[in-house]
Amino acid sequence: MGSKFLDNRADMSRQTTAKQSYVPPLLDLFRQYGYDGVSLSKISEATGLGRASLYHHFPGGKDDMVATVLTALNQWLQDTALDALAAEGDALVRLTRMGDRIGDAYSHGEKPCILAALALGSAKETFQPQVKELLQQWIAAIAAVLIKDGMDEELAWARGEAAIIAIQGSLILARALDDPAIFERTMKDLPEQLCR
Amino acid sequence: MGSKFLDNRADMSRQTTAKQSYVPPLLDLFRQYGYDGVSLSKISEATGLGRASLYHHFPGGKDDMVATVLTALNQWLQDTALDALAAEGDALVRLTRMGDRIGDAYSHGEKPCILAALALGSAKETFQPQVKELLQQWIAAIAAVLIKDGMDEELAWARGEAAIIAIQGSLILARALDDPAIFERTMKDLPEQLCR
DNA sequence: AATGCTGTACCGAACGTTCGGTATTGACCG
DNA sequence: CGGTCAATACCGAACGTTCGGTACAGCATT
Repeated sequence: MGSKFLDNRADMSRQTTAKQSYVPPLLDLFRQYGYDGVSLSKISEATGLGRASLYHHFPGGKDDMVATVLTALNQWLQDTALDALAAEGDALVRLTRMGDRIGDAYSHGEKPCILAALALGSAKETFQPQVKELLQQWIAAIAAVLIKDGMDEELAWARGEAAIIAIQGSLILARALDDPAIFERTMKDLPEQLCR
Repeated sequence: MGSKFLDNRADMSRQTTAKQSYVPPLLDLFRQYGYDGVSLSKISEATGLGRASLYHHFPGGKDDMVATVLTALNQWLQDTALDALAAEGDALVRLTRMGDRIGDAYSHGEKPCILAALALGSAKETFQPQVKELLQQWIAAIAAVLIKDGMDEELAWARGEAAIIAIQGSLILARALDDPAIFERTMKDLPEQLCR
């Protein structure tokens, strides 16, 4: 009884690290095919796990997998994207640094955003809370940088939204036209557009 | 034999009008659920036709339905959205008029874009050519208005792309945050942003 | 011996699609 | 005008496949 917390912590850490190793292929699947387009067969093939093993690691099925991916994505946002905004340098430098990491995450315009993918189909209502909070944190972090740089608060929030709009929109257009340069160009110009 | 052409014309017009009447519910389904998220049962329910009857009007199955929707959408783009750019008035007036019609088509930010929905999942490769051409025509029409207004050609094209990026991006963000005002605000400011 | 993990086999349900057949229509002809 | 006939519109039932999910037995590690 007294060791229950320790045991749980040990189990959890082992389980979570195991789970974490399946996040990259899961993320790739859900962002490219959307929730409804991903079948357990595809997941089994991508992860190398049989159906039974999938339900061992993710007892909640597909929903459990998506939730795990979103949790990991939230972690990545804090540790990598928003972390780039916290370090030293003026606003332009910080935003550029974030832009570089964002560009990597989207394979420079070749891979869609899972947040957009999950806004479609039967997944919309299920995962909207997590998606919403993630985007709001993102916007707030960008706005904070601009406000610290002396920008009017209201304008800074609008610019934060504009940043996400530019990222999401250019991602869609780049993929629809099969021209990743559209995304790259948008990302390159983004910091200046925001600080202007 | 001599009357064959007349008969065909009569048949064709009847068939196409029948097909056309099913376009609105089909468009609504595919834009909200994406290609993989739409099942024939949903289509049957939305159109009021039995599963088997669907194959009478769309022998090619789901792909046939999407292709029909895209053809109708192309028609709408020419007759309604781009037509708003051709009438009289300066660039700002023309773009505002187009923005109004676009806003209506997306239910003022409540409904997603089928072009973005079809860029995901198994539909991506199948329909990319039609989606690509549609978007290119759209961009070209916007750029043409700006060029006619005296804008540098290269800049005008970039602004045309920026317009689509703003529309698509704000649509995604508005739906993800469940706040259609984001889309409305973006659309209201768009004409000025483009002409600036 | 017990636990974590996996492969195999399997389930009912839903999938997209096809087939056979029945109303309904509309053009043609007596 | 009434009757004939082929084309069209539609549907119920079933096809084989795949879906998400489960039960269970065996393997490995401890």
